[in-house]
Amino acid sequence: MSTLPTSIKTEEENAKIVGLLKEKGLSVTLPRKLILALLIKEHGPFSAEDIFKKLPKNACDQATIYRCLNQFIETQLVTSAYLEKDMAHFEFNDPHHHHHHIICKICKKIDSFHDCILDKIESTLVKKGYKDIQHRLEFFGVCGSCQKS
Amino acid sequence: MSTLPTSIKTEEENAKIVGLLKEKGLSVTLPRKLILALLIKEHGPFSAEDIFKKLPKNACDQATIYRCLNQFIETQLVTSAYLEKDMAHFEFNDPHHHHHHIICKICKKIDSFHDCILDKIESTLVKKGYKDIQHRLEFFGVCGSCQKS
DNA sequence: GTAGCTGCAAAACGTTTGCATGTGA
DNA sequence: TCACATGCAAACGTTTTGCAGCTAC
Repeated sequence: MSTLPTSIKTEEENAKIVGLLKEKGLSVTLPRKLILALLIKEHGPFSAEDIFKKLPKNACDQATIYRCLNQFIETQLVTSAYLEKDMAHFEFNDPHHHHHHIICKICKKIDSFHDCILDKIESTLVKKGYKDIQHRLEFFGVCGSCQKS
Repeated sequence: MSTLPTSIKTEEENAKIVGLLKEKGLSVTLPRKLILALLIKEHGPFSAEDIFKKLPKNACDQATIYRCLNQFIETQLVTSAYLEKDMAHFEFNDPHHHHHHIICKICKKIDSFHDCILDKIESTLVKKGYKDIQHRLEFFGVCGSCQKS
């Protein structure tokens, strides 16, 4: 259908994105659809600038990207992490693919892994009285190829 | 001894701090001693601004604080974390008191806990070829008192 | 003596905000 | 229609940097 932006290819994909936005009570606008579609399809982590560059030219303003991302974080559609100093990275929060990152201290290449044995700690925190608990776990190291150089 | 700054009270403490700096190959200057002494004694996590305010008036410049902290991070004397958006928090890296944080999403109160069951994950990463591995683990939740209000 | 640290001021950076306009429901 | 989202530009707060002078070793 011609009203679909080029980066949303199928009606099925479009319906999924619209559904996610409505589910969270967010109104459906083109910038939101484009940003969410990108995060679902390419699955970062991406900085706000990465997202801006990956979207079609003039698709939307940087300020809009930040505003949308903040809403997506509030509604838990996306997660953020500080992998490099002073710059957030964003990722679609897919509950079926919970994972964590390891970033090479030298080349900054980001890898991910799915081990997650933090349930024990979470239950300790529940006993302490905390509710609505989330965590962020990042590893830093020097990758194999950087050790050679 | 009169050459000691007021916030470093004993020769013993002074010797410890000088020892840590020399061990890491950093030259011993007054700003570095004051910052490190503060981080050891008060044990944060503190933002750069917190540190600036806690030091004696005109003890050192903000730029110097950032420069020192970055060197302390490189030499692993301190660790940093992004607990609130866009602002780093710093802490003395005491290997005998490895711990993690939980911050309340509402009042921002920071609590800490000592469970650390991440050795399994680290060994997975070692098998993948990574060296010099560190991790950062933070929890976010709503604390007991914020649930009431 | 010299490498490297400091203070100061200015800049850089990612991010947020105010306001007028435009769009979704 | 009307609340809300957007683009633009300007501001914000944290962090970094250039440079001249100073300090540790």
